[in-house]
Parts: sequence; structure tokens; C-alpha cells
Amino acid sequence: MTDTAFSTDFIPKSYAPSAIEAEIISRWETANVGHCETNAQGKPFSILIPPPNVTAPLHLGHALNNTLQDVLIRWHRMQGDASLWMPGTDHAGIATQTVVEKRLHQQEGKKRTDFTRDEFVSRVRIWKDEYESTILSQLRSIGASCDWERTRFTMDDVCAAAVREAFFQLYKDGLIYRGKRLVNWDPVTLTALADDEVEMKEVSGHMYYLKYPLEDGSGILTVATTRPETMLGDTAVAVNPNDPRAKDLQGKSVRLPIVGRTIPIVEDEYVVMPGTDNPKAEYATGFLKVTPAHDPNDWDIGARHDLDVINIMASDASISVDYGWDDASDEAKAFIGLSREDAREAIVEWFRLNDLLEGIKEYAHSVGHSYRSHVPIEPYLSDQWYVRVTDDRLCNEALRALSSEQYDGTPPRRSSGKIDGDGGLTFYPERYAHSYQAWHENLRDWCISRQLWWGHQIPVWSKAFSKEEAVTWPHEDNCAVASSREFDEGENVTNVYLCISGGNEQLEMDVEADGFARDEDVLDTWFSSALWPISTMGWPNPNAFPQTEGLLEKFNPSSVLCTGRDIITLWVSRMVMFNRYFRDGTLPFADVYINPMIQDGFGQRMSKSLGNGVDPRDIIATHGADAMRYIMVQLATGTQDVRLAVDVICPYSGKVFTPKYVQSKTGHEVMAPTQISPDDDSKKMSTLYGLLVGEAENNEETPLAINSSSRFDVGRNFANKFWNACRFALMNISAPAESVSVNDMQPVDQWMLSRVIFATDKINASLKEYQFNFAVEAIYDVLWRDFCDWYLEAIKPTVKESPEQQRILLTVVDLISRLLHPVCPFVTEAIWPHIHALPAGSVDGIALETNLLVATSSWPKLSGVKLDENIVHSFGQLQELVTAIRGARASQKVKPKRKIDLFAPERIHSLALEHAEVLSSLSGLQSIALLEDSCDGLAVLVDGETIILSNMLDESEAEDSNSRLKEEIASLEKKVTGFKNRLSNESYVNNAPEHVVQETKDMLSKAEKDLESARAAVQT
RNA sequence: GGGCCAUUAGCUCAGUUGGCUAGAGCGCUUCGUUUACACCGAAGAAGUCACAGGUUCGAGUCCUGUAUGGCCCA
Repeated sequence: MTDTAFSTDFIPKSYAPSAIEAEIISRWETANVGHCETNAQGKPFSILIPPPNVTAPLHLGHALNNTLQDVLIRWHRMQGDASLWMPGTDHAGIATQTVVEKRLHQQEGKKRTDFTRDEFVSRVRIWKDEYESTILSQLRSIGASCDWERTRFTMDDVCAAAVREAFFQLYKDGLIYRGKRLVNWDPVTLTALADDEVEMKEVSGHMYYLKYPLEDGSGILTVATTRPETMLGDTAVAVNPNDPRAKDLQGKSVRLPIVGRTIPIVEDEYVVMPGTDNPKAEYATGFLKVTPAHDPNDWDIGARHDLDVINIMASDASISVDYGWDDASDEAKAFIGLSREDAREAIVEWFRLNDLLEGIKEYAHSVGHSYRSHVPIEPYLSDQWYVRVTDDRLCNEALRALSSEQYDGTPPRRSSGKIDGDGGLTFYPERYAHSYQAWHENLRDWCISRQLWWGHQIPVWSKAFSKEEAVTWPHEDNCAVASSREFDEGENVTNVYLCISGGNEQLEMDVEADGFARDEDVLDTWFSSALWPISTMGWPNPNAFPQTEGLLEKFNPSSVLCTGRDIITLWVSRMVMFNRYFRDGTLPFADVYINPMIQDGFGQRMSKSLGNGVDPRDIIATHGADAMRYIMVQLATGTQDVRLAVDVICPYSGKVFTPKYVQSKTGHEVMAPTQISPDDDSKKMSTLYGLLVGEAENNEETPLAINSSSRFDVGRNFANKFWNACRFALMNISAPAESVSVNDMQPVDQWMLSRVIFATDKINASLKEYQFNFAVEAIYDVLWRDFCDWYLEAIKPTVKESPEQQRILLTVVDLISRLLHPVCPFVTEAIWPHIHALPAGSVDGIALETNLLVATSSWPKLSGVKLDENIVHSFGQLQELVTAIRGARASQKVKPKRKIDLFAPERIHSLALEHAEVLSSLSGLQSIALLEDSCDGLAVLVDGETIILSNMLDESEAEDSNSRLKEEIASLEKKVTGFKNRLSNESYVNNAPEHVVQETKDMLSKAEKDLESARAAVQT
């Protein structure tokens, strides 16, 4: 314990985050701040981290998302809630496999297929371990107070057990099935994709017009297509039955060029007729080539007319006869092996040479692209596993979960009546409830198999039985096995599928010994993500993982999910469906908060390919974690999406500057590959974009200028301001009184406490509604405007001699540290021990316990503090007086150090005397006196009355002291006219609410009074 | 094609049931440094609230349409 004034030796003049952040993190870890036991006291409050992909390090978007979660969790923890934030990472099947394959190719020149599956997976694990540890360390660096002991990974044992059981249960309940369907096929990554993994892109392509001769030689039909290469698989030509030409074509057929296949003409209303108001009619001929194996609409037509399905492509989208095409003519064989792009050219050329090409038109249309490889999706016929999410038990449960206030219409009814969880899901901001609802109302079954090696392998074993064989397998009655069978007409066999639940390794070996083989595919990553809320908590069997025991009971449903809006369909929806399905209607979370997206200064999304991404570690290095967090919280406004101009750091000087931008070929604004140093023309540097497109190199001559943003300066300044305010306060506290009651307080002390109370209320109200930016605004105002600009300035003359004021000052510093902690945990934690090195004491109604860490101390509860409203109000009036005098001084160019005289009318005079010391020091007065007629000087308006300021200038400096007043008179005249006009409007007076009219009347009379005083004060 | 969102000061954004005499930060201008903080302080300038209609006593706010941009879905 120290009784000396705080020495500046302890606290440097400016806050240097990098010097102390690591130390603070270790303080939290030692105290295990984030850990929450299942028997913890307090209301449960929990957050599941949206597990970042192990594909790459975190970027600013993650920093935003996780900062907001940390703000919430710290706020709740300080309020004494049992607060759990579970961290973890996602294996991200296709994304991770893709990056690892790319790296293996670059570094070792090897392909995935050069390895065995196990070898490859272990290579991916190395990558995963590296990035998982990077990500977790990034989270620690931004100050995330997760429960690190409970860190999970979507493919660890705990999560794998959940995936296995969920698959088994769904299978047993008939909600998983195998189907031969057209899937969205990515011919580069060689896997199927779910509908929502397909991105639609506008493409300027062509519409090709191909002539197909009728079989009987009686004519020619022209079909229009954007993908001529698929014609090799055509199995019909369709015409709309309402088309007048249809009648003559009935029963006729077409001889397919190149292939020579005879294909029927069918009638189908799907076909667009030319001349109709369908936007496609402009390009339509009325005849549609039908390729069921390569187009989803054609697939449907094929189903309606029982057409053949002929697949003419291999999985890499090259033309092939090995996947269901057995009538290729010699002529057609020339196209085999061509890529789909080459085949398109060659086939169009063939039609041209054979005089069967009627024409080509420019045609802009949207084409599905893989969200991973970015190549066009190929609709591709294959066997895949599906979850029947359209079933009432899944889809409609998700709809019934939505809050009735946010539901548009009435949710589908459940036969058994209402259950817990119905209507319990609320979106913030609420407009996202619409996306959620619309998605479920148009849901299609979910393709969950992926032709990858990295992921949860599908737990199904299959075997084909010939007609002669008896269909049987070991342990046939075992309840750990769910079986299904289907007869394959083509192969004339019965396929038997056995889904085996987890923990039955012996059984697996037995069926394998009996000739069953495990499905090679893995599950869509979102399948395991969908289970995240329960898998992390030990479902289905917490006893098997003792560290998870009790979590489900206490923390499922969790309190809030924070995520981006693009994830509503991919993830939120599926978590709701699965959680409800597996846990009797329980929701995964009560609230969904959708955080904004961060764009660059041009409104472009931050992305690797544009080189405009900013690494949070770079910001932490230059500005500190608190600065980054402060800005992130400030960015989180309700209207969403923020622009953050990306600057670079000059590698020579370390200075942040705005680089030169150029337009890329894709029309994006990107940094020029090389930049010239802002300080020295002769020095050059490379940019991330430059490296990416290979137009610059990171070498000695052009070192890399890393991305940054001067936007974070504001946050750095803020943290420094807090640091210095505390530094000053602590320097002035030597012997704080042990206890102070409201009666002992100066007006300014009471006012300051009232501001802290106001800020606390505003922060509480804002965070409750996820209005993060309002919370940060409240913190800014109370620290910078109220505490620094007014309170510290006001107490400067008195605090050193007043033990009472020192106690209050110390209490305010303590309170503000607590209020700021959720947003800026580092700087508050750094200051905390200094505050608590001083003797403890109390201020009326405020109980502040001493705690080693601010992170584990309590959130201010100030409802018990009873202040004198009149005194608080009088300080507000004093502020007006100070502002008016300062304004007058500035307008007259009074030297800052010059002391002036104040003459004030009765009311202001007594206010001035009440606060004499504060007033004099804040506005540079040397005397305060009652206003008399004889007073000479500058007249200034304050709250409807005139004060006179004199001794402002030496004779030689005198200027027209009336100019300011005259300006004021003009503006007041304008106001008075405005208010009078409004009040003379009868319908306004009659219709507007009384208090609004009264307000206007008050404003008018104030303005009139001001005007009168101003006119009187003008010296003639 | 359907839907959601945005458009407010030079820049980035607030503005929550219509009451606005439109705010903040950055930047800018003037002044200030033996002063807790120049990562600072004081003062100040700066807006046809995208555009066009409409409803209303009253519109940044509600309605309709247009333009531009972003996102989602087909």
C-alpha cells in the first residue's frame, strides 16, 4: 500500500500497447478468466464461436465478429452471469483440401492422388494444426476471453462422435437417403456442392442456334442453346403444346447431328414460345433440346416424358463415353476427351461446316460458379446422399422456431401442439428474419456427400448382391445398424446399405470381412457445423467426455449467435433444425445477431484476390488490440456494412500512407503493384496485390508495404486518452478520504457521477439490443467529453488539497475502467493495479469491491446513488456560461493567458460565485462582479441574459466588438420568424400534440428574449 | 426476374413509434505547448439529407416511382 502520490515513473507519457499486451494476456490465462464451470453461480450466458476455417489466418471480418462476442461475454461476466464462450475451429472440407492440394503442387509438384488417402489426410492435418494454432493465438491477441479449456475442432473426437450419431439417427428415421440426381458439380475440385455453395455470376455468353433435321426428312427444327457441347447427350426435342407447329410434329422424331441418335419430339409447357412476353422469348425458337443428364430443367422434362438419360461427360467435365454414353458414332468419337470449352468450339465448328449452324447471338445470362474453384458448375448426374430437410420434422421446426413478432404470416402447424422453443428465435437486426423465413419456405433437400478425403467419412457400408445371392450380413438384428436396400435395374443387383452407429469397430470389421465397403465420400462441412451447438457440449453422450458433462443442461440453448448474414442459410438454419431435432425442440440459441461486413474504401468486399485484406495482427502491432477493438465496436451499427479505407505502411519509414490505386482487368480498384515511398521518390515498394498478380516482388529493392488503415488512429488515440486521464488522476491522488457522502461533494463531483450513471445506463441499454456503436459512443462521451474536458479541468485547482475529491476522482476512474473494460480490456487491465494500489474507500451508494483483475470485477450498479438534481443541473448551466465566455474570447482574439473581468446579472452572478474557482480557471477570469449600468465591455448572451466581459483587449487591439453580436442578432431574427410562422399556422397549433406546441412556444420566447438582450447590448 | 439494404458535411458514419433549429469523429481553418495527454486543448467554417412526386399542420424519418451502388435468392 502506498500513501504517496502516483509517480509518473510508473506510467509513461503515452500508452504503448505492444509493451504490455502479452503480459496482460498471461494474467488472464493464469487466472483462467474465461473458464466457466457448469456449477457456476449466476444466470447462464453463453456464446458459441462461429468456428473459423482452418484454411487461413483470421482477417478483419473475424476480428470484428469476435470482438463483438468478447464485448458481450465480458459485459455479462462482470455482471456476475455464468458466462461461457466456447472457442474452436472448423475443418472446412473443400476449402482446406483445396489449399493443401495447391500447396503440395507448388512445393512438391505432387497431386493428391500421388498419396494414399491416409497419407494425404495426415498432410492436411499438419496444415490444420498449424492454422488452428495460428487462429487460436490470433484470438488471444485480440483479447478474446474464451474458455480455452473447452476448445473444440469440428473433427476432434467429441465432435466426431456427434456427427456419427446424428447421421445414424437421421438415417434410421428415414431422413437421409441416397439418390441419383443432377448435382452441382465442381469439375476442378471434383466434388458435388450444395445449392448454396453455388454463386450466380452474370456472364456475357452466346446463344447458339443449331439445326436438327427431322428423321423423315420433312424439315428442320432450330434449337437454341447456351451450351452446344451438351447436344451429344440430347434425348429429345421439346415443343410447347400451345405452339401451332406442335400438331404437325406429333409422333415425329429428330436425327441428332454428329451422334446420329434418333430422338423423339415431346410436348412440354416448360418450353418458351417466341413472341410471348417471357423475357427469354426474344432468344427462343420454340424448340428446346433436352439433355436430362446435363441440365436440371431438362432433367425434369425427362422425368415427365420418361426420356433416356445419357451422361456424356467425365467428372472433370471432359467429353467421355465411360459414364453412361454407349451409342457414340464414329463421328462423335472425334470429340471424346475434349474439355467442355474445347468441345463447345469444336461442335459449333462442326455445325458451321455442315451448314447446320443457323446463327450465334450475344447473350448475357447468369451462370452458377463454384464458390471454391470459381469455375462454372456442371450439372452432373451422380449418386449422392441427401438429408430430407424438407421434412416437417426439420424445415418446419426451423420455421416454428422464429419469433412470432418476426414471422410474416403464420408458421406451419405442428400436430402435437406448441412445444418449448417455438417462437424463441429472434434476429437482430430483425430484417434478417425475412431471409431466414424465405429460405425455409423454398427449401430443397440437402446434398451432403462430398467427393473429398478431408472430412467426416460417411458411416455407410454397402454391398451389391446378385439375384442368386441371399441378402444377409453379420449381426443383422443389431440395433446399431440401420439398413436400406435398392434394386439397381441396370446392374441387375440389389444394393444393401448399412449405416453403423459410432463405437462399433468390431461390427465394422465384420461387415467389411463380409464384403461390405465403406462409402468413400465425406460429409459436407456444414453437416458437422450444424451440430456445433450440441457436439461441443458432448451430445449425444457427455459421459464419454467428462469435460463436457453438464454443459448441455446449462448452456443449450445458448444465448446468442454472432455471425455474418451470408451464413444464415448455410449455418443458422441447419443448427436450428438439428438442435431441435436431436434435443426435443430445444433451440441452439435464443438470439441471432448479424454483424456488418467490412468493405474496403471503394465498397469492395475484402478478399485475398483483391489484395485488400487487412490482417488484425498488423493493426495490433501498429495501433494495439484495444484500438482495433474500439474501432470494430464503433463500426457495428444497425444499418450494416462499413467502408474501411485500406492504406499501406511504408517499409522504409513505418509511416502509414494512402497508396496509388489502379483499376484491375476485372474492374476492381486495386493497389498499384508497386508504390513510391511518400518520403523519398527514389525508394519503391511492392503491395500485396502486386505479389498476387506477379507484377511485383517482395525483395530488397521493393520490400512489401503491408496493409493497414489510418481509421484505427481514432482507437489508438482513445486508448491513449484513457491512459493519460488515469495517469493524471493517479498523480493527483495522494491521500483519498476513506469515505465520502453526497453531502461532502462539490457540484462538479455530483455532476461527474451523474454522467457516469448516464453512461452506464446507455451502455447497458445498447448492449442489450446489440447496438454496439451506441455503447462505444457512451463510453467516448463520458471519458473524453465529460471526464477529461470538464471534470479533470474543473478539479485541477482543488483536487490536490481535497481528500474527499481525491476519493471521488479515484472512484470515477475505477468506474470508467470497468465500463470501458469490455471494449478495451488491455489498457483498463494495465491501469487497474495502479488504481487498486491506493487505499480502498467508499463513496455513498457505490460499492466497489477490490479485485485483482478488472476482467473479473463487477459491473457498476449505480441505481443506489442519490444525487441532488439541482446541483447537477447548475453545473450544466455553468458549462453554458464557460462556453459563452470562451467563444467571446476567441472571437475577440483575446490572448489565452489574459485574465478578464465578468459582470453578470443577479442569477448568473450567483451561479458564477457558486462555482467561482472552477469558472475562473476554465474561462480565464480575474474577477466576478454584479452587472451595473456603468459596466463597459463586450456584451455576451447567455441563456437569455446579457453578461459583460471587460479588460479583454489592450486599446491597440480593439476591433468592432459589435460584429459578433450583430451576427447573432441576424441568426436570432431568423429563428424568431421561423417559430412565429409555425405558431401562426392554425392547423399546426390545433393538430400538433400540446407538448410539441409548448416546446415551440418556449423556443420562441427564449429566442425573443435572446434577441432583445442582444439588441440592447449592441453599443451604438 | 424476385427480395433485402444503402444513398445525410471533403471522408467514415449516427440520426430507434414523423416534432430537426440535422449531429459525431476524421480532415480543414485560426489560436495555444516549462500545463495528464500534440495519440493534446480552445474556437470556427462546412449539409438542396441521391432525384421526382405524394401523404401530413409538419418528412432526413412514412408511401410511390426513378437513378446509382452493395448483398441474397432464382
